[in-house]
Formats: sequence, structure tokens, C-alpha cells
Amino acid sequence: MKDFSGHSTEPADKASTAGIALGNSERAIVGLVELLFFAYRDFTRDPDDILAEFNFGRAHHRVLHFVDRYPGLRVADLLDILKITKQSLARVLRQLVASGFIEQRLGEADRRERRLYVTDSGQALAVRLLAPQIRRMQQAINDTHGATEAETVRSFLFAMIETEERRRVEALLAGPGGLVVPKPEDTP
Amino acid sequence: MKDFSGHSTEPADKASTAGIALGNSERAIVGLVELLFFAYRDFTRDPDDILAEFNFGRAHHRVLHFVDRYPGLRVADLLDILKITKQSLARVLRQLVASGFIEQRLGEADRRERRLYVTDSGQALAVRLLAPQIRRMQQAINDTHGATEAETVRSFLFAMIETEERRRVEALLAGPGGLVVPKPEDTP
DNA sequence: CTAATTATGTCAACATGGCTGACCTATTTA
DNA sequence: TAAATAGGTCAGCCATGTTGACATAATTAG
Repeated sequence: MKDFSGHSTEPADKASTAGIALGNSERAIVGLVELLFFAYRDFTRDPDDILAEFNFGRAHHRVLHFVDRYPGLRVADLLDILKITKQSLARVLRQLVASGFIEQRLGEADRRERRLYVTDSGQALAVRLLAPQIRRMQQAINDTHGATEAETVRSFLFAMIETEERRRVEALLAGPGGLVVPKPEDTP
Repeated sequence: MKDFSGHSTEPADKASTAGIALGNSERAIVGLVELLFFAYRDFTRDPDDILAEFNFGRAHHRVLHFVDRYPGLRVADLLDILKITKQSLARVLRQLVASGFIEQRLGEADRRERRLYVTDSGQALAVRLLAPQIRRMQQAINDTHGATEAETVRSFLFAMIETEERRRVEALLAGPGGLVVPKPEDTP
């Protein structure tokens, strides 16, 4: 293992901008931060191919999923869940309704509301999109065995990563020097 | 608790599209899938305000972070980590170099390579962006105590969610009926 | 009963950050 | 010397986020 970076040797004392410096315990956490990135990267990748068949994107997926899971959801509820603007939601929701995956019914008690429900085809698509994510999550949980808590979390997040990618991520997280400098013998 | 949805009563048998049906164990996993969504939603939210000061977005954050953590990274390595195209990377990388947050040096062994390094200001920004994520992650780990593995993961993901949001997320995950139908007494 | 509030929708314009496809320059390697 | 590799660049497209302004219908408050 080479110590070449200049960053890894200094304890990030230069972080004067916010008055924050990284200590040893903080640096240990960074690996988890990165694992969460990789986990989410691969987790969201699964449904994208299916969505492409319908010319849909992730925004459609999110809407369809939550309407499927929580039938009768109002637009306001969705805005609260997704934390996006009404206009952004309207665009994808309009397409989902036009495509016959979601339908709107007037609220019985309050007729200003448009309660959202998936149609049969909407439910079929929702389940199809959910399936690979459940599979990956299930496997991640199963792979997470016999460990203390931080290790459980680490194991869980790692198992969320695409199988073929794990080697590389592991190498990367092995520390600065894991991925970079592929030919250390050439350095003069 | 009311049973009103029509979806929650049926075990999603209609998922004939992919030949997949959700069983009870699968449905139990869906909550984790949603927790991961909420966790990542709030996790990525933190640095966005800081980035806005510099007219940067998440794409800049990712590049800056990985270059900070793994100094000497090559463009090809970044493409592999981020899983985006060369053109997408080039856009944000160009801005980061122009703004003086990242600098490029020719590879010593192979002079086709442009090794990437953060400047002092680049490191300062990287640390500043990382700090709230470390804080949240640290707290999520700390809050995850005394539990079996699936519960540890659940606890971990839940603790990743913005504090004020947890009540609502908890209510939502309490099952169909948790968030929707706010006035059940009005239904005829 | 009128006025304010609420739920929702819509138009227009803009920014970010993905993508494809084509093409170019150095440099290294076969 | 030719091919492969690392990287850059231009041009255009698409998805999805943003603001701001405004409209309609229904409910609720005074």
C-alpha cells in the first residue's frame, strides 16, 4: 500500500470553511456514506430498463409506486412524499393518467380532492417494477447475518450493490490507493 | 384502522405481467424499499443548499467528493464509479476545474492520463459538503442499537430520515390507511 | 351569505444533468 | 507503422427539477 495522496496523510485540517475538521471516527463513517451512494445507484438501476419500455422515467416510477401502495392518495400527499413541486408532479401524473396506469376519482367527502388509484395495468406495472427491488432488498437482508450493528449496516449496504460491482467498490473503499495508480511500479 | 383500498386486501395476484406475485414476506420488504427512498431523499438534501451557493449541483458534489477521497483518480475511474457518460462528466468536471476546485496533472507513467486532485479550496468545499452527511450517518448508526439484523437495518434507515419527517413516514408505513383518508367519518 | 382558504390544474420559461452520435488529439502498445 | 487507449469536444435531445403567475371549484370561516 502506498501513501501518495497528500490528502490521506493530512487530517483535513484545511476545512476551515465551515470550521469542520474530520477526525478519525468521522473518516470511518465516510465509507458508509459512499456505500449508500453505490447502493442507491444500483438499486435505482433495476427498474429503469422496464420503465424505458413505456418511455417512462424514475419520476413515473415513484408516483406509480406510492399510488399503488397507498390507494386513494391525494396529490397533496404525493407532493409531501416526493418533495417536488406541483408542476413537476403534474407532468408525470398527467402522462400516467393518459396512459391508463392511474385513475382519478373525486373525493366523496371533499369533492375538491382527486383521489388517486392504480388501474389493473398500473398495478401490474407497479409490481413488475417493485419485484427486482424487493429481490435485491431481500437478498441484502439475508446476506446480513451475524454482526454487530455498524457491521450489519455495512453488510446490508454492501449487499445492495450490484454483484459484479462489489469487488471494485471494495477495492475503492480499501482506502485511497485502492483504485487509483494502477501501475505503481512505473512511478519514478 | 379501515380496510378500504381493495389493493391491500388482495395479494396482488394481478401481477401477471412478469409472472410475479407479492407474497407476505415480500410485502414486508416493501417498507424497507420505501425507507431507502426516504433515507436517500433526505440524505442528499443536506448538501444541496451549500452547493447552491456556488451554482453547483449534485453532479459536482459527486465528482468533488470522489476526487477528494481518492486523489489521483483518472477520468476513466470516475466514469466507472458514477456510471455516467464521458460527456456528462466532462461538463461538470470542466466547471470544477475552471472554478479552481479541481486540478489536473499529467500522469507520470502514462502521459495520456489526466490525474485529478482537489485544490485547497476544493478540499474545503468537499469537507463542508461531507460534514452534514457524516453527521447524519453517525447519528443513524448511534440510533441503531439493540436489535436483530433486519430491525437494525430498519432502524438505521429510519434514522437517516429528516427528524421532523419521521412521524409522517412512520404513519405512512403503518400501512395503507396511515396517510390517506384523513376524514374517514365522512365516508357514507 | 359573502369572503377567504384550500385542492388542484395549467401555462410559460428556465436549469441541471442524463443521453446519443460524431469526430479529434495525444500517447502508448502491438 | 498501425491499432488501441485516455481524454476532450461539439451539437442536439430528453427527463425532471425549479419559479412565477394565474384559474377553477369546493369548502370553511366570519
